[in-house]
Amino acid sequence: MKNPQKKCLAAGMKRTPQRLAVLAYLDGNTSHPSAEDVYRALSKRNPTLSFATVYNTLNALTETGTIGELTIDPERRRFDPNTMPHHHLICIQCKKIVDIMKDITVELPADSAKGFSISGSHVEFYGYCSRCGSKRRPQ
Amino acid sequence: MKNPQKKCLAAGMKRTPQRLAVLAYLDGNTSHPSAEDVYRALSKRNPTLSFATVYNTLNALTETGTIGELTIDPERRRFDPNTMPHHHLICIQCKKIVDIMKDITVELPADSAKGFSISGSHVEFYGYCSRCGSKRRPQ
DNA sequence: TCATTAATTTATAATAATTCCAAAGTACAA
DNA sequence: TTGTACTTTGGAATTATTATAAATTAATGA
Repeated sequence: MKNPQKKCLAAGMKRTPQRLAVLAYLDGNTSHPSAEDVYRALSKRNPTLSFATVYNTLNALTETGTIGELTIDPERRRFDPNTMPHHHLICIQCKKIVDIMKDITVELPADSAKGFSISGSHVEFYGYCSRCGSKRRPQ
Repeated sequence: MKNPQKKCLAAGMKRTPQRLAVLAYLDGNTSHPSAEDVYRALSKRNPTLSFATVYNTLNALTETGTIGELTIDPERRRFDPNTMPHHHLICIQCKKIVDIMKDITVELPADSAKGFSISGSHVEFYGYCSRCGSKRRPQ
């Protein structure tokens, strides 16, 4: 697991305090934060940090494949430092997104490919997380 | 397959020409249109139709479960009249989304549920559609 | 170490998707 | 046929994101 400094260099980007802060915040983070989440977390210690810089950095990191982008939340983009292919659990109620790092076999049914050449797949499981499930009215 | 009139009533909504037009446009439509797609298609014949009405209608239909909403496109919401659970093929290049109506078995790996009670799943296959695939440089 | 330069940051304006609002219009139950 | 609650409408408001242009800074090499 590369550190922020190396990730920045590997992505062909200059190492700036802002970028290193974003990378440090994302490192090992499994909360799938939005740009605003990142901004809010960092602007405490870095009061001059600009929203635009957060977006610039997240976009640059996404384009170079250093981090991933999720399209699970219809409201906003979310980012994921975990670039290993993996799957997700999504709580229907609180919208929490949890990683599934295990491999899942998904067979594309014969004659469903419609001419596509498939390079990957992503599974989303929907349901209630333990917290929301136990709050619901029984049955 | 219910007609627009019945769908409107079943959703507990008054039957207005605008709503019936939206439902008629969506009926059997597999293009996963955005609100703007719907608006553009209908405003030709219905020049006074308002964007707000399209959103109102799509939101109401979504909330009552009469239609579905996709979170596949990071730019905008897309709607799907097909409420049967199904999966999707997505072209990495042209972003085309194609339905897979066949059943796919996806096993949630043991000890990955993290306390969730799963109620459904959705598989996205990524790759190049036939058109985009054949345009790419060979190899 | 220092100067040069191209990349980066920043604040702000601009854009795009979606929602809100209040007034005018309409479906439908009685 | 009418009353009323629900809808539609256009425009303003909001939210997420991108563009802009001036000021700053990281990296390079002398």
